[in-house]
Formats: sequence, structure tokens, C-alpha cells
Amino acid sequence: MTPDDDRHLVELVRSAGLRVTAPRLAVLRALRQRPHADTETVVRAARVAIGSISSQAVYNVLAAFVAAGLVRRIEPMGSVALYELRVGDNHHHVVCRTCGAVGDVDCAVGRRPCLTPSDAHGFVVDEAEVTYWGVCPSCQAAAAPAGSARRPRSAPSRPDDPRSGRAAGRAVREVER
Amino acid sequence: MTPDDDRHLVELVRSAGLRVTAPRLAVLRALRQRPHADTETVVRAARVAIGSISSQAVYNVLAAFVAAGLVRRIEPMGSVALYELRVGDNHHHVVCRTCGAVGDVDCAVGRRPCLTPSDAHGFVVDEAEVTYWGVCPSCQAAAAPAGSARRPRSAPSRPDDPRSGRAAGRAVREVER
DNA sequence: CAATAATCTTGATTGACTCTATTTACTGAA
DNA sequence: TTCAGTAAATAGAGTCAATCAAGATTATTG
Repeated sequence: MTPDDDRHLVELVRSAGLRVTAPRLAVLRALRQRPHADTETVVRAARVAIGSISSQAVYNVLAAFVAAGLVRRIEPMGSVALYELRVGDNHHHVVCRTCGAVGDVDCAVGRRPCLTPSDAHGFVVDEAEVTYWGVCPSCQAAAAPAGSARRPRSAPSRPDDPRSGRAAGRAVREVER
Repeated sequence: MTPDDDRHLVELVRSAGLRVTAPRLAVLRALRQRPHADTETVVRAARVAIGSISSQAVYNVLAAFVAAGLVRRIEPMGSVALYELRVGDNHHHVVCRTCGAVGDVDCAVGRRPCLTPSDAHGFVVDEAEVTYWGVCPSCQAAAAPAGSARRPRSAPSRPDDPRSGRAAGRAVREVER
């Protein structure tokens, strides 16, 4: 949020051939604070930052950024779309089955197209998207023998397993890098 | 659709501890014909097969099958949920950026958890889900120098790239194994 | 500073999916 | 074979992320 950062963000937007507006800068700042934010989260953060912005504008801005390659959109199943600033390195994600927490994972094998399918049916493959599913540290703690640790808001076992349908509007937690 | 097949499907449903009903068998048959079908496709196929079924019933049946492990649900970004009968081998998928065609890809490295993230942030990972993105053979042909091949219904370039938002209700094409 | 497009706002609309209540019918036991 | 008991199907309203459309603003460029 320092002038320096702003200058950098302004430059980023401009270099993508897009006009620099308050809503756009606010969206970028929101994504910098929350590396895997859904639209609603960005809307709230942007409103705190610049007072007022329509959620439609946020949808527009995010779509424009994604089209320009400034922002990457991911969609872990059972979750609404999430947006992240880290682009260009084709990294992957770990998602917690219990609470939905998302973390970044570096590409395992070298650079983009880090994997080659055994038989691609003649497809020309240009990207391998990997999502690791598991349980995050704090949910592991919560599931451990009672009385040993603080627990996140959801119960043990897997009431929300995304494999069984759409997630119940759960908040996206972040995992520190 | 032969009696033999039916017997097998009946057994499949029953072995999952579920009651055997016409809608359920119809859903299984639909999925056998269309290995990566969305709900609407299943509904249509089932209606052809048994005359009448509510789409709600199809949602219920699919959810029950997924919960029972008889069916796997996938959600390539930009697509609605797709369902497939092939379960238990943690195979992956190739998706065409142009037309949305989906194909199966065998797990590249050994069996389930075929990949290990470099740094999982303390997550206990139990599954690695991989989606390959590219262009299918027929869309490649369509994009080739004019006059050389038949083309699918969508134009060249990438009007529907899922990375730019929700897909415009496009039909899911199948890719032969 | 004016011209012109891009961007933002407002408000309606879509469409996949969910929820609840009620009816139907599969299954095991009498 | 008949009869609960209960899983499953139907009907219909409701949810919510995301999209569309039209008019009002505003960032750029000369």
C-alpha cells in the first residue's frame, strides 16, 4: 500500500494495455493480501480500500486481468472460482478436504507442461494442471484425539467433501508459504 | 442393454447397498454410453430409456452413486460437473480448450497418489488430480490451413477458453479411448 | 480541453444445483 | 403373498455465482 507498491501496480496494469483505475488497483491489492481469493472476498477488500465498488465491476476487472494474463483463475471442485496473482510459472495447488484451505505448490518437474500424459489421444497438450487433495495441518490437529488442539470451525470426518457436491459457501482459508 | 449387462448393473447397485430402481439403472446405462456426461445429458438419455424421470432424481442418483463410490464426479474448469463410471484407478483427464472434449488418461506414475508435491505445507495428501489442457485432434484439423478438413461447430482460435469464465453451456464431446 | 472508447453502475436474468415436503415403490419379514 | 418400514422419486420453490444489457462515468490521447 506504499506509494512504491502502487507505482508498481499501476505499471503492471498499464503494461497489460489496460486503463488504470481505482477499482483495478484495489483488486490487485486485495489479491496481494489474499493469494487465493474468491470474488466476494475481493469485493469486500476493495470496498474497505476505496469505499465503494459494484461487485459487477470486480467481475469485470478480474475477467480483464485473467484475459490479460495478470491474474490466474482456479476452480478447485466444490469451490467457487478463486483468483491469484502468481502467474506464469504454472505452479499447482493443495486443497484441504475439510476446510478448503488452499496452498501453492511448485511445479514438480521442471517448468510448464511439467507432465506428459501417457496417451493423450492425439491432443496437443500445453498445460498440466495439478490439484493435490488432502488435509491441512490445522484440520489434522482438530481431528486428532480429543482435547489436544484448537479446531477449525468444521467437525472432523468429512462433512464437506467436495466430491459429494457443491461446497456450502465455505470461506477460503490461506496457507502460508 | 442386454439382459446380461443389466444383471451386472443390478449387482453393481445392490453391492453398494443401494436399492435397485429403473432410474438408477438408466443412469448407469447412460454413463456407460457417455463416459463423461453432465447431468443434463444423463437426464436426456435416461428419459429416452425409461420414458420419464425428474431431473431431480438424476441429481439424487448421481449424488448417491458418487457417495457410494460407483461413480466419479469431475469438474473441469469452465464446465459443469461431469460424471464417469471409471473409478478406483485415479486416472486423469485431457480436456480440449476449443470444444471441451474430454478423454481419459492413465495415471502416469504407478498408482494413486501418482505424484508427490515438492512442499505440501504440512498437508497430508491422499490424491493428486491432474487435468491436461490442449486441443483435440478434430479441433486441430479445424484450425489447420483452410479447406483441408471438416470442422467442429465452434470457430478456430479460442472463443470459449474456460480460463476466461464459465463455459457457454457447450456440449461435452467424447474422445474415444 | 474536448473527443472517444474503455470502464463502472444498476438491475434484470440465467442456470446449475439445493432444499423441503409429499408420494411412490423396493425390500425384508411375517 | 402380503405388509409394513424406509429408501427413493416427484414436484416445486429457492439459492447463489456468474452473466448480460444499457446507460452514466472517466481514463486516455491529441
